[in-house]
Amino acid sequence: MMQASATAEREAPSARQQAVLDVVLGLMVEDGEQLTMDAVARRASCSKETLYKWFGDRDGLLTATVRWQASRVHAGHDAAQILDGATLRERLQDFAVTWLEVITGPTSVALNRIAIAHAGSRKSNLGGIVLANGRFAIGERVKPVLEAGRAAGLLAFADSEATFRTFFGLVGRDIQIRLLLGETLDFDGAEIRRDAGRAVEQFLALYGQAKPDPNRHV
Amino acid sequence: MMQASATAEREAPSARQQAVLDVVLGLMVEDGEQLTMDAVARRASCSKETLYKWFGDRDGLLTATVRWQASRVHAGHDAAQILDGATLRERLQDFAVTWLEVITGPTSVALNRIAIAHAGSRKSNLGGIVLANGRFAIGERVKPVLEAGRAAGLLAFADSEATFRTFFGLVGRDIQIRLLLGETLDFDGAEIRRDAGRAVEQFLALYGQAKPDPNRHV
DNA sequence: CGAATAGCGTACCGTACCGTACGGTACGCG
DNA sequence: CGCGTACCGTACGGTACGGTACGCTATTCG
Repeated sequence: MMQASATAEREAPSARQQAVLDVVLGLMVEDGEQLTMDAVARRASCSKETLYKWFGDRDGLLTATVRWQASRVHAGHDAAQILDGATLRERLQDFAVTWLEVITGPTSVALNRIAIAHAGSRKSNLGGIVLANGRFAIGERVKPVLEAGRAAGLLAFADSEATFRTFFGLVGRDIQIRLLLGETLDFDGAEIRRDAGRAVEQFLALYGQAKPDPNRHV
Repeated sequence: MMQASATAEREAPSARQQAVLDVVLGLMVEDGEQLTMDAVARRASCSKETLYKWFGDRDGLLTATVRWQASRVHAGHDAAQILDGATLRERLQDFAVTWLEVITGPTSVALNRIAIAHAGSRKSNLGGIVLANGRFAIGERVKPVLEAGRAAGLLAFADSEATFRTFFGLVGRDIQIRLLLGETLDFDGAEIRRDAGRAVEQFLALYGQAKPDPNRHV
């Protein structure tokens, strides 16, 4: 009872606990159906009693897993420097590629499926956590770049939130919903880069002010 | 055993069966968790045995429900006439409004949640049905309009599928994923129309050739 | 009118799974 | 050495739910 649940206390999970959470992620990816406490305990070589001691209940385990995965994605939050047209395009391209790589990954698909299924009922919003660490986290990282671009006279827009949402739509299009609904689109890195490039060009066509490089492959 | 399952045979459901399917939809919207065969039978005032006779099993009932809802959405498939700029814009606006109204509706959200949760396992792809009647159905209706616009010299693009996907992204942006993950965005008709208008303007800015009416409310 | 059929209500079965209890083991510490 | 702690493995209780069986009623049809 000292250690209590890593979920409620929001402490960082221990190495052993992280191993358990990775097992949960693995089971999610394999087959979301067989994600049972017995299966987790068996695969993780730990007892169910320990699972309940650490995570409280099934929802606690799922929540901890979502947080754990989210904590991995948060990478560099590099400060906004002075932008010229080329670096702005490059930064946007990076965001688009990263985002597409994330949402097309099997872990993201499985995690979003679980969270969406859970969002139907009330208790313990996994959906909120996924949104906060996915859609909104990327938004908070992109908007400063957009604003720096505006400050440098490269972009013209009024509402950075609305502008980011357009960028989001141009990048993601129908990909996420199709994957979530079970279609098996396979993207290699090349296709993702091509897709991201198209989205960035279209975004700059809508919001760009100067055009330092008029190559259009739309 | 004469009548057999309305699902397997793909016959149109009888009026009584439609009432049952509407009950299922209602339960889905209310709370996806309590969607149990007992609850359906109780709410629909029919026996579970009848449910199993009509629909085979739980998946059959869900599949029939998805089909039933899909059959309602398929509205006018009006043939493409000659387009001028104003009617092209109007047609696109109509599609955007309709699509946004559908995906923001509680029925669509609940149905997509069920289908996505189901897509995790293999058996009985509700996801495929939802995709076919949602994303792909709207695509097959929009693409002829785009091609008619191109034939009239109003639009310029090479791949109508890719072009539609951009339109899809500009209209939907992050709305569907946020709703599926449990965020409560409430749209009134005015906001939907404004959103659709912005999407259409942006789409025409990317793909339009002539601009007969340069009012920009972006 | 009598038989058959469709369908309602309900009781029931089997199973899957969450959550708990309990015995056994390894390890640190006084 | 002996005690407490942490944990594994497993067995068990409780329950919810999918699916089936059966009795009863109403309607239809010969």
